[in-house]
Amino acid sequence: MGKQIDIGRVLANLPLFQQLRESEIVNLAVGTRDVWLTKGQVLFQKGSLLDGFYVVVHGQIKLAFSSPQGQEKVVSIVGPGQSFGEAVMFMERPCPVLAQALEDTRLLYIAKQGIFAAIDHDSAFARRMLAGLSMRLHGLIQDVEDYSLHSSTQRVIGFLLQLAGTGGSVEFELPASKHVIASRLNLTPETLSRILHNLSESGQIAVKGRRIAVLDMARLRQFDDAPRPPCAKDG
Amino acid sequence: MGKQIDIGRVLANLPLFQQLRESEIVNLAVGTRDVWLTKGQVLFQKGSLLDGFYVVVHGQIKLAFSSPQGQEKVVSIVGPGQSFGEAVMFMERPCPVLAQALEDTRLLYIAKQGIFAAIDHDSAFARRMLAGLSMRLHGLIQDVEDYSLHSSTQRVIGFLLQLAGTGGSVEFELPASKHVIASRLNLTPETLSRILHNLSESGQIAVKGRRIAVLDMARLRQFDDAPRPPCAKDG
DNA sequence: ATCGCGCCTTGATTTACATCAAATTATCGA
DNA sequence: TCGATAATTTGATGTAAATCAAGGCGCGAT
Repeated sequence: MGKQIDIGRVLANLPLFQQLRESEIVNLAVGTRDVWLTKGQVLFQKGSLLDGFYVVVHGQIKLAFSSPQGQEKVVSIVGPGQSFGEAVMFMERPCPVLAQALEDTRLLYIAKQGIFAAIDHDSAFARRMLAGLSMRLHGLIQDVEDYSLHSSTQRVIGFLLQLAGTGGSVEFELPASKHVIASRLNLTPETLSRILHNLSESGQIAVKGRRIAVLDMARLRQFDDAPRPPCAKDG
Repeated sequence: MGKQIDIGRVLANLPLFQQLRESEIVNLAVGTRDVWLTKGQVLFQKGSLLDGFYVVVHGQIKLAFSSPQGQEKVVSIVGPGQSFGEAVMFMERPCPVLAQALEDTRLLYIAKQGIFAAIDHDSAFARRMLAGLSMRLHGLIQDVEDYSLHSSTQRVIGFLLQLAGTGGSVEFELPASKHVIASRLNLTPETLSRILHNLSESGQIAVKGRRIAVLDMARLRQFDDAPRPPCAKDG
């Protein structure tokens, strides 16, 4: 199946690696393993140590907290071209989350050694790595802001707008089951269902299963579920 | 006042820079500025671009979201020896938070250029920078876990244990006003007050103004505010 | 001292969201 | 196509924490 050749090609196409020299890519490829998971399979548990990081080729991985009582909270849904585990690799500490395949998934596991070599030989690569981690950090800060400052409806709207934005189109498919999406947004499935229902009723969106159409991006962006306080009182 | 000399010395003592060569330190010092803030002064607003990052020499800075409606949520309280702004610097995007002095504070502002030079010349430094950002990321993940999986009492306990732990002692002082602490923990001041009262009543801690004594670390760690479900019912 | 003013506490009430409990609707293998 | 199982919706009820509204108290200035 020519997997070896594939690995080099896939690596070279990742944004992070695009500017590396051929020799560097070969170096990385040596320490890279191909990983296939079936839907539901656990890649690693909370507490694992990682000697490298992962890139999704196709499929989908969820990263989630899992408490002993069985409650679970999805932190991130990782799709094709995206990576995860870098921070744990650099920190050399136990991983705080669980990684599990949401569907049949192919990953590349890239060993630390090749990455460190690339950092040593190419400081521009080091900078890209730093910028990458910084973006990740920014995303988490955004999440913290959402959780602590926005209502559940506002979080859902933000999420929908993000999906609509990246696709360019105003119609798109939810990237996972509503149960998973709800957890990602810190909601129960029941609450998510009710919110989508409300938005639908008030003519903001149209929902059909996992397919969602945003009818008016601008209006949705302004939508505010809180009762508007009067600007000034007479009297 | 010999500030120039001071700067090099302070830089050289930061964990991040400890292993840099003398020449590198000099290089950093050239692009470093001494910043003095009075209590309440705003260092930068949300949306700012940073061409470097900050290290606290003495005093305290709070990083917080600020919504137009004036609500504010403290993300982080940064003390002596700690740094902030690296991620924004590497990302080259607007800063998502506001930075404001909680007390009279002295900072060093370290220009991007010197950092980039250090990264170019010393890949071990680049790695330390990567590890540093990774730790920061880990901390945020921890916060997200706390906000979404733990009750307000559990968040307070976690915070107290962290303070008690770092100090070695079981008695310590809150690092800021209760108002700020409450915001950091995603609570209202009222709720924080009630929780401290409860913990105090149930003999877990003693509170006197900002001074708190943890009476039994182990017991506090196990303390759980949720009513314990019976393991089995007699039938 | 004692006045004034933030900081903190305390109590009463509200509310957004979770939880519990069915009913309904997809999905998929045989 | 059918039946089973999981996903989603819908309704009724519960609750943790916020909000609203007064007090008390510590502390620095006079």
